Amino acid sequence: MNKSIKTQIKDPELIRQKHLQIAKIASKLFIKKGYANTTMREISKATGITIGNLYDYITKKEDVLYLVFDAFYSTWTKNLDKHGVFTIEDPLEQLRTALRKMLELVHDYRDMALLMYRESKHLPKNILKEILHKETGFVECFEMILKRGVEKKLFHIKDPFFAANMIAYQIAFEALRGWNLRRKYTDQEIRDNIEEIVLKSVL
Amino acid sequence: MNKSIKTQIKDPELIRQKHLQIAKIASKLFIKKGYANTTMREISKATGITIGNLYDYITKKEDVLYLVFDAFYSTWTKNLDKHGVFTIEDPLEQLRTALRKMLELVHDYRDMALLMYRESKHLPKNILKEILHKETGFVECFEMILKRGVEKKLFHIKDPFFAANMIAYQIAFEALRGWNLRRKYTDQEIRDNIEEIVLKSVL
Amino acid sequence: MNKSIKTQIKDPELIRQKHLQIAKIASKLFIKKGYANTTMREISKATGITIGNLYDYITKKEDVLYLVFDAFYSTWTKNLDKHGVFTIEDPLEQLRTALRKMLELVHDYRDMALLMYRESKHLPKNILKEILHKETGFVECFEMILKRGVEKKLFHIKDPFFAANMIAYQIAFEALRGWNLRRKYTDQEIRDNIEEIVLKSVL
Amino acid sequence: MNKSIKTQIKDPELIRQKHLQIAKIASKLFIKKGYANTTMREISKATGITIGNLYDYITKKEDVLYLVFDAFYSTWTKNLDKHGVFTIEDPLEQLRTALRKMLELVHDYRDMALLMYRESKHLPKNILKEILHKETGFVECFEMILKRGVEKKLFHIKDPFFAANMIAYQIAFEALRGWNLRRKYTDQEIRDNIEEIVLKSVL
DNA sequence: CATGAATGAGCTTTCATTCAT
DNA sequence: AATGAATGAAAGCTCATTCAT
Repeated sequence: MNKSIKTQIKDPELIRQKHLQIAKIASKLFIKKGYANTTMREISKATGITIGNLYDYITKKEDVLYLVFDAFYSTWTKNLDKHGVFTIEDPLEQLRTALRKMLELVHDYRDMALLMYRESKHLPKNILKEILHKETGFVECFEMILKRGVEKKLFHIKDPFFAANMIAYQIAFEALRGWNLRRKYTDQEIRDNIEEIVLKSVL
Repeated sequence: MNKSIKTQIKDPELIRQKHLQIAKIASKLFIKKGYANTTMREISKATGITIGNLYDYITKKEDVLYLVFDAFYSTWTKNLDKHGVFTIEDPLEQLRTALRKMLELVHDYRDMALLMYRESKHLPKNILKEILHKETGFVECFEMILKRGVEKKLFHIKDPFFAANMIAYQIAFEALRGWNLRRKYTDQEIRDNIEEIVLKSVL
Repeated sequence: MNKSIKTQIKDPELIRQKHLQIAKIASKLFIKKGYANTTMREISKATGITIGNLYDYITKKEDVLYLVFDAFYSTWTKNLDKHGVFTIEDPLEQLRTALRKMLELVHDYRDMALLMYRESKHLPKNILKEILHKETGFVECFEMILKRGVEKKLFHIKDPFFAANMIAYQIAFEALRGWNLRRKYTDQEIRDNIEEIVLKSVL
Repeated sequence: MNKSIKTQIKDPELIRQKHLQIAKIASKLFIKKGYANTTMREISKATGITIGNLYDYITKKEDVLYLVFDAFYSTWTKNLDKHGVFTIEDPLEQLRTALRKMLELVHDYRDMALLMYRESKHLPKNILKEILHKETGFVECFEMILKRGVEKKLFHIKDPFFAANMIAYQIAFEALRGWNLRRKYTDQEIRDNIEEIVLKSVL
């Protein structure tokens, strides 16, 4: 259950379930048509939840966008945790593994990543901050890996924080600029290239 | 005068002037409120052009977005040409100069750059292609510089085309992710850092 | 309920009722001001249905015109059926009865008849065909009567189909040209005259 | 020059010429798209008269409709006069000739005839009366022929005025109801049929 | 007389949101 | 909790008409 959203419903489990259902379906609609061009009626029809009932689980349309973003981050985070990135000793190997995993994730969720870049302005400031804060987690993860590599004199970078931010950004390359690459490269080639460029920039 | 847009007005100079005026003002509104949340009435009021007259210069709302994008590219291109990047002999020096100039430009127009990332989906496919094509020009510019550097054995990169795309992307870093950096770094520091990372990745 | 019109409303009975309500009120407005000069706001105000709710029962303004025409034909047809024209044995008596009944109906609904002549061009082609098809029914009815009369050597006409069309047209005389007669004749005189002329033309 | 319309222009010959030009072109547009859906801009473009100048020759859009109707009546009247209907001695022959001529005219101008039925409501009452008055002339013409035929005991009709009105109406049959006949009959057959029916009804 | 840019009221239509049942 | 009819502000856009040049 998401406490940021006021509901008319009491049963927390029901809220959790419906929120997830709404998020899943709405994200598809938003990706396809954009946030502004998706109507509440469409979300109602696609979820099978009547419009009035829909508004028992949310307060405003932007709540749906928040639900979508939130659900995405949960999936994303869960996916990352599944892999034992944090147990790898060698920083280079650790970075390489983290990179590969993230690139795969970005590839799988490239539409969602693009959606977040495009539609995040529709969220109110405080909610947006909450979302961005979650994102900071990934950057910190890379920052830690980089710092360890610097300490062990494996990586040669001046500013691990800045570099981590840049790496997080580069990882999203495919999602944001893939349209200019996909006619020349396979998806795997794109990811290999990014991996190589990033690794080179830290060694 | 922009020939992509059908007009009720006959005087080409008047069209050119009003199109520019509309683009300048509308871009501010779009940056502030987003394309979908800016109304034609607001554009009318802000430009001082009555709503009916406004529609003498455009056909649909999306034409305004196109005008904004188009005007931005003109400014951008004009700014680039002013500097003799193409006459520099040494590839490294050339790349460094091009980078610096571009980073400054992105900084000056970071809101516009962000706008283009966010709102380009509102343009019809054929217009979007026209815009993206213009963008390809910058990438090619970097590709050429890289190729010369590779030939002279100054740069060590496997794929100049891919690298050029990545560099163009990295240049936009500040516009898209600056919010996470600006509380720790000055604008100049951000640009210096990017410059350093990019240069390192080609040497 | 009219299945030709797409609706946001689910309750068929409600649709039927509101469609009828809209048709009744809108026909008055259309007769008074014409289709093009009647606004949806006026229809909304006159029916007491808020504009948004109005659009839950229709899709476009032309749907209202269709509703008007459709409701008119239902009334018209119902009125015709009520009278046992089809059970009369003698063709002359049958024709006379049919004529009188139709002339009375045209008189009662002369404004609507005129409206249909004037505004049918606002309907899309396929809907117009549907309307015209219904009209063909009346002509066929007269054609059958004439054919029986010809077989029994009571009527002397060369072409029953053509004659039936002409009779159907003559019946509408009062609606379309009554303005030139009503200052000289009573309504009853007009109808008697038409009846006489038509009967004479078949004998 | 038409004195019913106020103009900014002094030269009467110029007014006459432009009015004719406007009427000719506008009638085509009105026939094609209807009065309400034809814009002043379209009339301006089609005539080659700039919009401002157009309004020097008329005051309101409905003036154009009046010009169209007026020009049509002039043509119509002129066409009728050309034929020596009034010099024929035998009433039956006279009626037959008049009928044939009128049916041909209606055929040639069936679109205009339909236009007048459909769009005359857009004229203000007093102008409409003026138009209708002109029409009365034709009816009177038939009334006279009928009266002479009745006097000579050639025609057997009770009410020449009413009959004349009905005949005038029947003549317009093709224009108003031709769509239901033209797939079965040639234009000539339609006219022959009408002629026969009308003649039969007076003998 | 001619030009065409400018005006702005008013049109149809959409859609987030509410609320009686 | 669920239903879906109802609300009405507001959007994009049109077009008859005016008026400065």
